[in-house]
Amino acid sequence: MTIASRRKKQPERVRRTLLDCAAHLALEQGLTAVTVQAVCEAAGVTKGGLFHHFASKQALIDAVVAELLEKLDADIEAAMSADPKPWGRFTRAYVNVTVDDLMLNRSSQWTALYISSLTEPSLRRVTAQWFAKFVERHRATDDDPTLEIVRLAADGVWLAALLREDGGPMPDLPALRERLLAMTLTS
Amino acid sequence: MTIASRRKKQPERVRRTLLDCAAHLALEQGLTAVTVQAVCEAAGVTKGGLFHHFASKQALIDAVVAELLEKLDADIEAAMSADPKPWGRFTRAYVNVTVDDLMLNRSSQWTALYISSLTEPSLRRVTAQWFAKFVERHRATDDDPTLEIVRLAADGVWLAALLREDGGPMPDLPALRERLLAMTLTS
DNA sequence: TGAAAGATACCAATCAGTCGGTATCTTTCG
DNA sequence: CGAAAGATACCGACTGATTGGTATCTTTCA
Repeated sequence: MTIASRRKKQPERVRRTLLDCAAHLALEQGLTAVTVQAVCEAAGVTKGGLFHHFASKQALIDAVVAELLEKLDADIEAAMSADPKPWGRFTRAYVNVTVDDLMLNRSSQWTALYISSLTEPSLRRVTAQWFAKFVERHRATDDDPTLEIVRLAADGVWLAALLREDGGPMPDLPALRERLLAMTLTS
Repeated sequence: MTIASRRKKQPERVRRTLLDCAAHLALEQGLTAVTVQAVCEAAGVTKGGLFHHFASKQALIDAVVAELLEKLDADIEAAMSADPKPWGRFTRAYVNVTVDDLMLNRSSQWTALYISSLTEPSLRRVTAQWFAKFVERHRATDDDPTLEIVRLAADGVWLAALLREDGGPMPDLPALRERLLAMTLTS
C-alpha cells in the first residue's frame, strides 16, 4: 500500500481504494469488521484522509451500496437492451447479470456486500426500494408466476455463491443459466 | 405453571431470554447492534449474568445460530417423514418449511438471523456445512437440475421475506408453494 | 498564494470482558 | 428432620482497548 507517497496525489483513486477496501472487508470478515480504522489501514490512508472524502462511516457504507446498486442497474439495463423479445426481458437480464457476475468472479466482493447490506436495516430499506422499483417498472412484461420463480432462483444463486467458498454446494452455473432462461420463453 | 417457575432463580429461563433477545436485536437493528450491553439490557440481566451463561459474545451468537439450524433440521426431517414419495422429498420439505415459516410469521426473527449469519464468516462456515450435509445426504432422491432450481427459489423467498417489511415485493406464498411443489413431481 | 489532500494528535463514548462479592439453591451428613 | 458446606446464579463496578469523530497542522499542486 502507501501508493500516494512519491507519486502525484490522486484523490479520486484514494476514494476508490477506500470504497473497495470497505467492500472487501465486509466480504472477508463481515460487516462488523468494517471499522473506520480497519478501512483506513487497508487503504493505506489515515483517518483524516478518510473523513476528508466521506463525512461519516455511514456515508462511506452508503456510498458503497449505492455504487453497487448503480452498477447492477446499468448491467441489467444493458442486458435488457440486447434482448429483442419483450416477454420476460427483465427476468432474463436479471438471470444473466447474476450468473455473469458470479462466473467471472469479477465482482464477487460486490456479491457479498449485497447480501451483507440486507442485514443492516438502513441499507435494507434502500435495497428493498431498488427491488420494488424494478418489479413495478417491468410489470407489463415480467409479471408472471413462472418468471417470478426464475427471479427467486437467481436470488438463491447469490446466497449459494456466498456459501461456496466455505464448502457450500455450488450449482453448475452455465447449465443453470440455460434452464432458467428456457423457463422464461415458455409461458 | 411448573414448579420451576415459582423458584426465584430460573437460570434456564434467563438463558432462553438472552438467546431470544439477541436474535430479536439482530432482526430489528442488525447484527452490529447486537452488543453485550444491549442484549443484557433487553433481557433484564447484567453483564455478569450474561457472561455466567455464555463464555463470550461469540459463544452467545453461535448458540443462537446453532439453535436456529437445529430447529430447521427438525422441521425438515418432520416434513420429510410425512412425504410418501421418495423423489424430491427433501426438496419438497425444504419448500414447505420455508413457506410455512414465512406464512405463519412464527419465526420471522429466525429468518432475519439466518440471513444475518451469512455475513459473519464464522457463522457462514457453519451454515455452509449444514447445507452441504443436506445436499449430500439426499443426493439419491434430490440430485436433479429442476429440483435444484426449486430449492434455489425457496432460498430466494427468504431474501424476499427480508425485504418485505421495507417495501420490497412479496410473492403470493400459497400459490408459489403450489407451483414449486408441482415442479418436484414432473421430472 | 490558496485551496484541496492528507497526517497527527486527541476526545468522549462504547466496546467486550473481568472480578470480588452476594443471594439463592442443592447436597451432605449428624 | 435441619443446619452446615458447597455449588450455582447473578450483580455491578471496573478495566483496557477500540470505536467514530474532530481540531489542527503539514504537504501537495494548480
